Amino acid sequence: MKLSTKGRYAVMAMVDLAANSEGKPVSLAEIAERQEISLSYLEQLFGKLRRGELVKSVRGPGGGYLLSRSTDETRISDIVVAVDEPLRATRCKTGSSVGCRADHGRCLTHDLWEELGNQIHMFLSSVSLADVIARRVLGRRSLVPAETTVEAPAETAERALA
Amino acid sequence: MKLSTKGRYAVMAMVDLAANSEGKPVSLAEIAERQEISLSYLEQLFGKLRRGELVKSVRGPGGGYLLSRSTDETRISDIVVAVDEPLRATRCKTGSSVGCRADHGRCLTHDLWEELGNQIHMFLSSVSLADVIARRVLGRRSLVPAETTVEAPAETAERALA
DNA sequence: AACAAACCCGACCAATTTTGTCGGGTTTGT
DNA sequence: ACAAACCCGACAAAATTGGTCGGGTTTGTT
Repeated sequence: MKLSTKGRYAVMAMVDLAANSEGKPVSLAEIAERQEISLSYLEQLFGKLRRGELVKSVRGPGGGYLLSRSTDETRISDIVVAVDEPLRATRCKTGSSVGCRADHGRCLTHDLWEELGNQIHMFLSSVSLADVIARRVLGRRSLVPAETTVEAPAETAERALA
Repeated sequence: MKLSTKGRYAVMAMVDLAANSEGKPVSLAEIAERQEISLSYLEQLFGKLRRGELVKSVRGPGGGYLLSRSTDETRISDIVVAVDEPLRATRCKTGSSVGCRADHGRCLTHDLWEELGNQIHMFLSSVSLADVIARRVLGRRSLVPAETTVEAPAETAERALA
């Protein structure tokens, strides 16, 4: 689960598309102007989104892009996955925790990054385009249930949000 | 909550330090060799970690670095925050949701990235150096409680982990 | 049929960020 | 005195990002 600015641009564009399409195709030129993203860059992004089957293209005059699925059914994680390359997590090249010599000291952190990736993916899967447009995103509670927070010190809690 | 490879290097180094120090200072040269990170780069990182009061330095021969707090009390988020710059979330420069014209279409996504940052921070706050060393990281459950997953489609669930 | 609006695509490139290197310090145990 | 280690600012190579450019191709309209 890589998360670069490219993924964020793609999400911005998809939110714009979702918010401004009313059954009709939306041209990239419109999105480019509203979101201040260059047309050519958008073309690259929508190429990937189309191949990821998140949008359909309509060619010719009056054409543009349409969502493949409804705003409810289009999750943010799908968008990010479609445009961002997979991500090589740490230095262990295999990606599947094999081949990264666990006891060599190195890669004690492997599990950490893997789990972080899972957490990010879970969060972004839980948010749909409809949620973003309706602003139902902020303040979702509890990434980790309290009882699993094994040894987190309460004393330093105020520093957490600094 | 920015998360670059720099942050990951810092965490690797801190895990190495925590795992190999037995009350005695650990030199950067040792860490550099074990983790295959350049000495000079480590010096930069530990400069920030020291200023963030996560480690103490001991100068002179036999010197090196010590954890300021115990492995239980040192949270991963502290490390990342110490070495990574704050992060400008999208394009809204203020960072505090003011000044990013909410209705202008742009920045509908602002809340999303902000909340994602919160989620990442919460997760990394819930993990201590001790957790990483003891490998108590993988499989922490449920980033978002099921009942708040408002409109996530069950039908596409298998794609989530692809 | 001609035209133009839009998508499509690969190659290239400039700016930025990341990940360092280098060359000098300074402090302190032996 | 010496050397082990930290300390620090300036600089530079490499990778990534965020594009540009120059061509297509498809298709509605006239």
